[in-house]
Amino acid sequence: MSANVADKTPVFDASPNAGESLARRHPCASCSVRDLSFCHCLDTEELDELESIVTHLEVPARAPIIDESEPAEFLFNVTGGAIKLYKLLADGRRQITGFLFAGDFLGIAMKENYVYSAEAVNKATLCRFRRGDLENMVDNNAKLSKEMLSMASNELEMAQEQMLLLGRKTAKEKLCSFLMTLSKRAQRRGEASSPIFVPMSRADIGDYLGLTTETVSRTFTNLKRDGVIRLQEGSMIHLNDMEELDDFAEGN
Amino acid sequence: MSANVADKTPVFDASPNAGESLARRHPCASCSVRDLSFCHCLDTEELDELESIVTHLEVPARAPIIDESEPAEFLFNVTGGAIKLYKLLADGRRQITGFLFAGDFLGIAMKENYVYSAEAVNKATLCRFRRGDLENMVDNNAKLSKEMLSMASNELEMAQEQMLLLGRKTAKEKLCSFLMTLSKRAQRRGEASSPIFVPMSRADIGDYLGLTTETVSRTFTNLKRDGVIRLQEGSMIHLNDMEELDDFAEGN
DNA sequence: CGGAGCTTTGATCTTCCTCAAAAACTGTGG
DNA sequence: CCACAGTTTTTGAGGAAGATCAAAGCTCCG
Repeated sequence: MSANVADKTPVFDASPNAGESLARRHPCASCSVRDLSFCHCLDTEELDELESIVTHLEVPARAPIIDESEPAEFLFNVTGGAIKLYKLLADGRRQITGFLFAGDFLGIAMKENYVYSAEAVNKATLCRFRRGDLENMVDNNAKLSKEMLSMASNELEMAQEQMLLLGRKTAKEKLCSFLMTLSKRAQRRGEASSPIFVPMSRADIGDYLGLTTETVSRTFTNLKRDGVIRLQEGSMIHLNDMEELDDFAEGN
Repeated sequence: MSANVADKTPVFDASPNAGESLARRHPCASCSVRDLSFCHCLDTEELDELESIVTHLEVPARAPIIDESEPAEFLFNVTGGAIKLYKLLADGRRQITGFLFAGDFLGIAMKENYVYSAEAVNKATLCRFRRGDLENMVDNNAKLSKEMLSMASNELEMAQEQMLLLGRKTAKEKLCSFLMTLSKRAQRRGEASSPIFVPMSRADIGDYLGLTTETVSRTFTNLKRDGVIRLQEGSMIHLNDMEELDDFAEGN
């Protein structure tokens, strides 16, 4: 039950390569997702400190990353791929509470033990920190502490939006909201807003939206039939009319 | 649309009485809910500072307190009564995202504009702060900043639990979870865990649990019939078997 | 090329919603 | 203290969205 990747030797670790190019010695400084990550607020010196406590990991699709109720030994920053966070009921019913992508932090609402589980959707890369190490750094760094509060605040806002979705939206509205959220996220990151990459399975989408796989599939079929979306190869989905989609998402 | 109590002259304001007893001059120091509130972490001097930016309000049942998408001018700390937070869809569907009680802080996930609305469930008392004032104080006070992060973290955990409830629990499980949550909260505050005070209407409970008023009522009736709960006068609900209730809540 | 795992589609069923009306409460004024 | 009007809660009947059960297509890899 504790055979987590978190426990294993990292597949990829930058530290053995230290002492060569600046990029090698300071991978954080040249990190491609730093401006999306909590560490964007740190200066060179602070990055050095961060680097001294980080381990870089690469995990395959479906790899478990943390398990609810296990001691919260590690926190993570996602640098590539997608991660799903979820909670389970005793009989196996699952609620995915969020998806994390490059730049997202994993471990904000953490006590002594993890309060949810996390698993890689596809191949993913992560920065791993010992909780104590990172907490220490946050305690002694006002910028970092402010950044954490800001992240928690954003997460909370997203969670409230998701509660509205789960409690009050129809299947169609849920799915349209989901697509719009992915699209807007891509846009914020400077990617195209329309063919969007949707790496998660129908089952994952269902467990995120409070629906079954079958209902997700049927609703996708309806949206295709009505010309709202077009499925493309490689898990890409083309959104034909963003404004229409947004209206559907908001129940108009 | 902006006829909020927040805009009006406070019904009750401690400042005019200043200059008399210590309790008057330092109401914060003698506040009965301080150890439940974010300000429990402040020393006497800091309390003075806090006091210089606070206004005390009393609002009647159903009074609107903040409105989603209005400029976020004020933040609040609840000192008495109950407050509901909610989001609306265009056609009036409502999702209550949380209830606040004495000691709870209102305004954690706040941007320039409010991201949800809030309204008093019953007569309530509040400490009101200008957002800028409080943010200033938080920025210059590590204890306060840490406290805010901790509160945000707790909120987030509760939100995730609520997502599990909304997405994956049955009506009976939802209602039992709701009662258990209220009971545990009361217990944490040193109150009895069993006859619990449930001031909100069936409609409010429904909008919190993603159900209709009728389903809430029917489910209450079933729980009464099965001897799980007993409704008492004054909105009190007696929980006959906490363990059984908890099992129902978790889907066992 | 083959097979395991997704996804889609179909048929049927269940839970919860909707609409409607009666019953119980709440507060107010006489 | 009681009567009454408005509101909230409860109960009932019927309906609909989405779940469940089942099976057929697809995909993607090895």
